[in-house]
Amino acid sequence: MKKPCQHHTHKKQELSTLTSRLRRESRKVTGPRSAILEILRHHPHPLTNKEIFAELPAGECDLVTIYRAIQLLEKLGMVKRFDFGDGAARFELVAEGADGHYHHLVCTQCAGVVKIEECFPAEIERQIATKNRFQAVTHRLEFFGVCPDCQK
Amino acid sequence: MKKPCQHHTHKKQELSTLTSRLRRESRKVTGPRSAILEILRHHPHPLTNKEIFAELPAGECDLVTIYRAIQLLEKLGMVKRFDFGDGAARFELVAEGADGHYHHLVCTQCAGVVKIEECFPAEIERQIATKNRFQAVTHRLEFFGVCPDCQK
DNA sequence: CCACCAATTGCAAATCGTTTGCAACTAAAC
DNA sequence: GTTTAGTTGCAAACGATTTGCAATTGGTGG
Repeated sequence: MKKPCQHHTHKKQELSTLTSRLRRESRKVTGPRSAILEILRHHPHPLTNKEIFAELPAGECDLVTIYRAIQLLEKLGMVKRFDFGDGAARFELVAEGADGHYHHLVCTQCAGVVKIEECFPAEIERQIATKNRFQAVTHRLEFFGVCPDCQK
Repeated sequence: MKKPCQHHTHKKQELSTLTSRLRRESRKVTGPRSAILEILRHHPHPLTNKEIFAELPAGECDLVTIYRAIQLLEKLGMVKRFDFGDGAARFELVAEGADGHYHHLVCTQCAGVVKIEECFPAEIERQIATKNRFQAVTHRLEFFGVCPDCQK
């Protein structure tokens, strides 16, 4: 008996919401950018730039343009970067209002990804910060394992 | 009043202990390898290959040799890889008998590193594994913040 | 509707970390 | 010593990401 959506609030943002965010920052809403946002909107998984490129209709834009667009979106906080340790950065649209803080469980065989709600206990993190007199402490946490399909 | 060593057991392994491990695997104990092991022995921090290279007496060996040596040491479980998300892998000698599982608190300003004892609660990890029917679940966890010296 | 300008794009080339091919070299065993 | 599998240096290949630059374009003001 699985709940329909056990993850975070996942309502897809309107494309217009996203583009207006761009305009507000006096950035242009161009063909490549809308296309990239559309891809991200429809993929609730972290994607590499190359994967986004592959999803794009052939010749829509250059790979470099994607790197630049993603870079911009990340700077504006519209996209969050994830690192699964395989040498390629992955990006995911940040849900409206959310801080984009959550983690993943990645299959080491097929690279499948499940979003994880659990997070490192905030209190312990606070203790770590205090004990070491560090400020603005955050963490990067990802889980790895073998998914059901890859276990046979 | 700081305890002398608040980290894990940190007794330096003898170089001979390390080299014999190599011989046991029918690998050769060469100049470059001993030199690299010496560097690692004296640096209880994760080092990039390039940093190891810089520590080495000039011309001791090629950077490529370090990559290869580290690769071997990692395969033998003598060295553990860490990823601070800055594009360069870091390596640290695994304490004898230890599984090398611990984390770091990294300063985002100066890249200073503190070893962290706390770990993600094993029980919750088990729950995550069970709930998603994943096997052999582990995690990668690092903390980031601003160290005391960089706070002014 | 048009002109204007900063923002954007494509393409080629540069960077950076890491890996690989290969011929010359050497530690360790006999 | 001789032998040989394991190593090394050097050059080149690689994959991800960035940068320079000239050509293009979205959006604003008129």
